[in-house]
Amino acid sequence: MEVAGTTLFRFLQARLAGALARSALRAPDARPAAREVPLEVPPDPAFGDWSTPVALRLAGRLRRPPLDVAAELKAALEDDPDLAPWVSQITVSRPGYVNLRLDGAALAAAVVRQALARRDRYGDVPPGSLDEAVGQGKVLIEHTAINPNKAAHIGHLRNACIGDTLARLYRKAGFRVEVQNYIDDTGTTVADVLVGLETLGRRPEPGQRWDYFCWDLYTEVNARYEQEPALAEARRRLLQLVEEGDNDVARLGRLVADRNARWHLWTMWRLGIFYDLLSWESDIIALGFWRHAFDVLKRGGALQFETEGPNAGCWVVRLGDVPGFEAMENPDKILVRSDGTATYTAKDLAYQLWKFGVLGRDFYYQPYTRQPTGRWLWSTVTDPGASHQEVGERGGEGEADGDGQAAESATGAGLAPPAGTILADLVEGYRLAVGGYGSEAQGELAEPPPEGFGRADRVINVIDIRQKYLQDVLRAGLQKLGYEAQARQSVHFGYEVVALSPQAARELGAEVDEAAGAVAMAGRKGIGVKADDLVDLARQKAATEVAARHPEWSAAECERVAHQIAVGAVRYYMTRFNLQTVIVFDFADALNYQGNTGPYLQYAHARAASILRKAAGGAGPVTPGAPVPVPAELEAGPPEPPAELHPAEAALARKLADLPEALARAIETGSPALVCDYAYGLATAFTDFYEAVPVLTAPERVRTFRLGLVAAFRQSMANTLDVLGIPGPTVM
RNA sequence: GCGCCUGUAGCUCAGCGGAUAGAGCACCGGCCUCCGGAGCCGGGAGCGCAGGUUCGAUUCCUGCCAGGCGCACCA
Repeated sequence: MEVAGTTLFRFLQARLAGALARSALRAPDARPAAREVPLEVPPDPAFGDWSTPVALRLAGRLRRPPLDVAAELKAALEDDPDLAPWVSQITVSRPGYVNLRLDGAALAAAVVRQALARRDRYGDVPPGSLDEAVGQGKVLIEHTAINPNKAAHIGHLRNACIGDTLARLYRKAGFRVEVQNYIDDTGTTVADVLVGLETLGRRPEPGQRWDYFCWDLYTEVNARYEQEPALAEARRRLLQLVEEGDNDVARLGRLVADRNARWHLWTMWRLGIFYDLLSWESDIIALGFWRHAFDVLKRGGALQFETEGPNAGCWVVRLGDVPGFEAMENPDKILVRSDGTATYTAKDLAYQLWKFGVLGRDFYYQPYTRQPTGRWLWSTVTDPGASHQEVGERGGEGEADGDGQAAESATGAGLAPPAGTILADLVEGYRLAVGGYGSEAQGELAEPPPEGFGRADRVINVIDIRQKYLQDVLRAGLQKLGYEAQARQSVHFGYEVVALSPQAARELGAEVDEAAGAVAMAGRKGIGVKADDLVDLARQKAATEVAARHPEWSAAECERVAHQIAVGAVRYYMTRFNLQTVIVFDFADALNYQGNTGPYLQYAHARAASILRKAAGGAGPVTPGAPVPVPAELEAGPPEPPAELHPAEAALARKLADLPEALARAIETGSPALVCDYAYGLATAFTDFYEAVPVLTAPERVRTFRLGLVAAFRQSMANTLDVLGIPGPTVM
């Protein structure tokens, strides 16, 4: 709930700070800033709804007994006319707490009114609730960024789920958000696949997915390098051809990357994850971003040519004087090798400069494909007049001319490659992908964003913590260049990896030590859980369950709901852990639909929807996807709460009121997992309410009030799930 | 060797310097002709070790022990 332009929590903090400043307590050093006032939920509801130990902290400084300080704070709060409408009772307890009891009826009335009036905007982070200016500026988020040489696995899934929820959070706070998916399509990443295709002559089985085929091929080739030196030699030769360009091998390399990138998109689209721009590393190279950055860096004095020492002959950025680097043996980072070639870090630095719009160079852009949402996904390209007619070239199989037909061909449906070929299989996959998501795509024209791509005020790179050093170098590099503001706004959104539980590893056929706690995934060995395999398993399990519960549904209806539940299970599992926690992946945990899981949240939502349907007079069969009606008695106006609330009603209303605060805190602390926490607490509050009091059979006035709570809950739950990218089924 | 992160219930995880450290899973026992049993209620068990700061430490600091990850002219 929003009070006085901020969240309820921050409003209470501000009133507390004000009371401290006004009261007889006001010593100069006893005036905490509003955001510094400690405010917590007491362990026992008998103490009230909120409680602050601030008097305890100030007592020492004021050299007065804590209970006296608390009593004076209580008196000052009771004189606050702004607080009066919300607080019914203020008490002081034991060592020196001041407890606030909220006026449950007033709170419930306000929260229901707001939720029903604002609908899908309820819970948006109010301006003035974050330290930084809410909604000011553009945030560029890079996530997913899977090497386009094999299928996505569950580690990539964690990245995408975190990144996507982050993007949704920033949108809720009113920021302009641009999501980029970086694709490292340079020769080396696809070289192993090329060895398999060219040297070993491998081809996919009929019907086999391209990215799955590459997964196996990558494993096979890597396993054979040791025994067969000729293969390593072949790799070098193919790599050279790729780097020379303008030959069949180079074209095949591009095709391999493009096909995999498209499958990665399918994987993510299934989960409701979408992008604004694909940025290709090969374009960064081809457009000379690094050459340009090199000049900028040299002119800015950030780059040194070493004539002696271990880095002799290289261009480096010296970081010895940067905090965090001093202790290192060799803190300087090489950007240009002694043979004159640029390192990965160099390209990344150029790209980072571009993201902030300070490189002085830009890509060219072209629509790549239309996403199931109807929004176009754009791609960087190197040529202003690029015409991508060649099959397998980026930008789609047809010339993207901005109408719906281009969307069809870009996703493959407009093509008819020879049956049984690699491409035929890929195209079929795309048709299924786009048809299967159930989007309500509008015939939107492909128009680039009016302000252009990049030029961000803040850049967030979602990359696992193993890349911390590189990200630190990036920030330090910006600083060395004099881009202080950009350095501060360069955020490495790091998170721990996904490992396999010993049991999961064994199920995948890996040999596991008896004592092993977790097993790292290993792409080269093919040990890992493919993202789509997990989603498929989740979907199958849900489908069985749904079919048993709804024998009257068509296969398509069952599939639709099963898909929603699968997304709920997988995304919740991937988002609910703290960033610094290694996810020890276990099939049983990820596919559990009971307790603290996505489907539990969805179930609470479906139950609420069911009550609303019945209240609106709905009878007969219920089909998935039908909108939830608003009961007529709620349309008359905001329901009036009874004088005394049931504890379960009060608890639910409070939880509903917390939504904007939960989202604000998730942004502030950079913790998508907090959204999961909140969602689970919200769901249990509703379930408690559901168990404790009847709605439909309650006396009329109470019934209307409770229906208001149910409707407000349904809306809040849907909005919360939306931040997590989880669908809110109305039946399941 | 240096740096960063993590040690909380049998397992997987929460925990904002504050009151009786919370969930889920697993296990055991219950749930009324009642709005959906993917639910609800009840049960047991825990802060790696040792110091320190503080009125108060799972939380902050130091040391030790254990685990993970970094420390490229790889990407």
